[in-house]
Amino acid sequence: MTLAEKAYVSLRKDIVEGRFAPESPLRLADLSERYGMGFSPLREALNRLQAERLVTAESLRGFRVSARSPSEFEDALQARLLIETEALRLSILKGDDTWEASIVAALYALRRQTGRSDGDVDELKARHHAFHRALLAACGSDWLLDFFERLYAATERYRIPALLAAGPQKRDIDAEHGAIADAVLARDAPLAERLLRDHYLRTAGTIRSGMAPA
Amino acid sequence: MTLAEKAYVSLRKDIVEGRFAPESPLRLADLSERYGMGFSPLREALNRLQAERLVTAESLRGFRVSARSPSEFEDALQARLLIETEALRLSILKGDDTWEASIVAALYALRRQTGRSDGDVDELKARHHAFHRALLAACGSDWLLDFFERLYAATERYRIPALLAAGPQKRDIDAEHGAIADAVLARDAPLAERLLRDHYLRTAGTIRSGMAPA
DNA sequence: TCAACAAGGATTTTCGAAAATTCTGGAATT
DNA sequence: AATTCCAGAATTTTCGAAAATCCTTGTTGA
Repeated sequence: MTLAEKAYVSLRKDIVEGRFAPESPLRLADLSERYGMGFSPLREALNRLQAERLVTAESLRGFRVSARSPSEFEDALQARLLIETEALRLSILKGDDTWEASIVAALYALRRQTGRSDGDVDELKARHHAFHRALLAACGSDWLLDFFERLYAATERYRIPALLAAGPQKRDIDAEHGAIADAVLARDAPLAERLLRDHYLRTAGTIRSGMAPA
Repeated sequence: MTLAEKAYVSLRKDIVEGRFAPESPLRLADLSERYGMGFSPLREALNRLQAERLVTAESLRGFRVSARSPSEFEDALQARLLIETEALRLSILKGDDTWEASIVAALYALRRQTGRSDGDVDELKARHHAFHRALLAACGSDWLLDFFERLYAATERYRIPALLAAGPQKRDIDAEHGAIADAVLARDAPLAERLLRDHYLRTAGTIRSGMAPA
């Protein structure tokens, strides 16, 4: 892996997980020290992230972490619902039993992690992401999967700080995931779409209550 | 405008318009000579284009123009229909009369250009793009507009060579655009969506017949 | 007091060369 | 004849410094 790729992965993770405040400038000298590399690989990573809308750039004024706002969150949420319900519908239509097996596996792995008290949050997030990706993986559209990844990263920036602010959950998230998986495995597309939509809308509610009002 | 931005604009245009063959390597020495700049701004542009899926990159093996294939075209087409019908629906729901005026203006400008025999193809393409963007501009979703731009560029790569191969058009494209604009201005969302969809499916038919079979 | 300006420092952007890796073609070996 | 190996060339990747631009701060002049 080249340094530019490492820079991309690290920066993306640090931005999505909120280790840089939104709108804070990303100065090359600072990043160079933080990640231990020169300007060139960092600039390449920042350009990629700019195309993904995680950072913004202004000519001769460098890069910033892109802003967060309630309206941008609502936008990303609506786009996600559009993309994911369609991708899920297509997956249910086209997926084979290997795909079904991968959902069962992803759900199992996710539940093992939520049930654990030692709480490796990184691992939990990775498995949560993997489960949702597995649902859509058979949709057959690279574009939809690409958009899914973009929007997942964009909304993850809101989810993490909001969950910390919102305190203990009343939801049984394992049960929600299980219900979605059941509907998918039963090839009941309308039900699966409705459950997925509700799942996201419920999360969105939690996020809204953890965010400053618009 | 910085050199990196110029490089991005030029490279994107040259790729979309097919001046580089798909899958051909984009060697830095060649690009440096072609565009008259050093490696740094070119690499930054290539990284942005990689995030947009117009070029592919492989570690230590540089960049290539991304491949074209019938299946990728069908994928992009379906994604476009999903994104654009939804964005159009939202635009009709939310647009004000300034938005209506911008559609009238864009349609007028487009027709002036199609009626011209001196045929500045670049200008025609720009106005065609501007018209389709104007239709969606009031949707209120930055994400949908972003996806629209991506998919427009992706499908434009197929449209241009196919039109040259397909020979003279039997369609009255001005009339199709006019009908879409009329439905939009009448705020008839279902009709506008149907007309837009038909418009793209007809273009897709032309493109398919100009492409080698899958 | 205030606006315009300028000098100096900070920062981004770009270049040219060095380092690292891949590719190519031919010699050596089986 | 086919395969492996290696040296040299080609190419990508990275660095460090130079160039260009922006920002700050203090000064001047009205």
